[in-house]
Amino acid sequence: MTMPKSGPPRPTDAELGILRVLWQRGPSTVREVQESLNEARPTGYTTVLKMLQIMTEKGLVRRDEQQRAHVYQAQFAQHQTQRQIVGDLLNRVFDGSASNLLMHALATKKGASPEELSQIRDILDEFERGGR
Amino acid sequence: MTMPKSGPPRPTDAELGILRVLWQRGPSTVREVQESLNEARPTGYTTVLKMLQIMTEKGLVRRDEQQRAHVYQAQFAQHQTQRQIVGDLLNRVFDGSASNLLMHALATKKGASPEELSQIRDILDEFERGGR
DNA sequence: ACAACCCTACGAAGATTTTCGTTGACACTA
DNA sequence: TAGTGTCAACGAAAATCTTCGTAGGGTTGT
Repeated sequence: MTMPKSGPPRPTDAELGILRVLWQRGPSTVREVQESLNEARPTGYTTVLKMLQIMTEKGLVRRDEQQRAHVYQAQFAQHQTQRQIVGDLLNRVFDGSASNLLMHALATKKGASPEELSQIRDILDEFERGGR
Repeated sequence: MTMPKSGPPRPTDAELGILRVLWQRGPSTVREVQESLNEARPTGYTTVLKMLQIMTEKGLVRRDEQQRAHVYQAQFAQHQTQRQIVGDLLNRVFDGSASNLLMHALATKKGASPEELSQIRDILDEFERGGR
């Protein structure tokens, strides 16, 4: 009998921005993350540093202190976090209805490509077949 | 030439809880919202009142002050807000890929019913047909 | 009129999130 | 070794979110 374990916290907006950089670049220094974020919106160096320190405490990233410039990487793969976030949203906003979720997702993309639609069908087929 | 108009802000967690009550009950007094919320988790009366006052300022709800007990209603229909939230998520978390979003949504629901799956297919059919 | 009750408004505390200035350590170079 | 630059750590301010105590005014019943 063990405690259910609460799992990692839902990343905040700023945290998600940093995670996206780490997922894209792989393990990175503060400087590298800051320069990447800075392209999209002006972001100070110590701001990013502080965020990464907090995210380390929260367990959202891991830190390698071997080098003087510490190297950070996301603790969880992108797909894991995506699943967690969408699962949370499904419950809080869509009462667990995936079809409802999809409907609204498509509604925001008026020009959804035929490729995307058939891709969705493939996902359904596979899901129906193998469970999994 | 008009400004693009930033639109309503994304509701916070607590705000969403209140909106869900308003969507379900229709126009309601503070007392009614509070009693409804209180069933799920203990929530003080003035807490709900304050939230509704703030949400009025933000434009998330409208207030009818005709009666002594003001009556609040959601400013936007549930589906509008759902669309807004999922559109935001699509951009911030899934790079605009609806298929990716759906895949993760289904993954969190291992026991998705056949009904739900066929419902999703219907949505795809309709979307493919009418554009729209 | 008085008490008991319900309502809004206001302010503020507490919690969380986001930003950044300052400091001291380390490294490289002239 | 003095000067210049980069780094982590820390603290704290600023912004936002959440909760609630208190005050003041209406309403109802006795």
